[in-house]
Amino acid sequence: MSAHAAICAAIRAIAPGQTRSYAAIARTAGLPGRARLVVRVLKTEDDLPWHRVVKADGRIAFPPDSEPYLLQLERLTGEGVTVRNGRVIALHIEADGLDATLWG
DNA sequence: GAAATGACGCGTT
DNA sequence: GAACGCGCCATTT
Repeated sequence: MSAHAAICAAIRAIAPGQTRSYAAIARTAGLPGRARLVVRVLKTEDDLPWHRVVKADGRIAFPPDSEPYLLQLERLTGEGVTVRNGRVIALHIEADGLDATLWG
């Protein structure tokens, strides 16, 4: 399976009303440290739930005043995700294995 | 073919 | 928190 396909699958696997970080997606796809590859896939493939992808700290990856930022914010809140100051609260951040271990 | 670029991550200061 | 540096790597200049 290509890295590209693995990342696509990992992104599509995000449940509605949940979000995941670039790093978590990369790890899930078997590509630890390849967060930038995830970015490239998001830009290339347009049929993905891109709005459920946020930074590792839960922040939206776009500048707070940009159009895509507002769109993502709207779509997330529309799915029941609580966003505060451009940041998704931890409750809605779906963790991968490592984080799951840390979070108990 | 070398240099710059980018919806990033993480440890340090 | 915020600023910096470095790692990462396919694509574009």
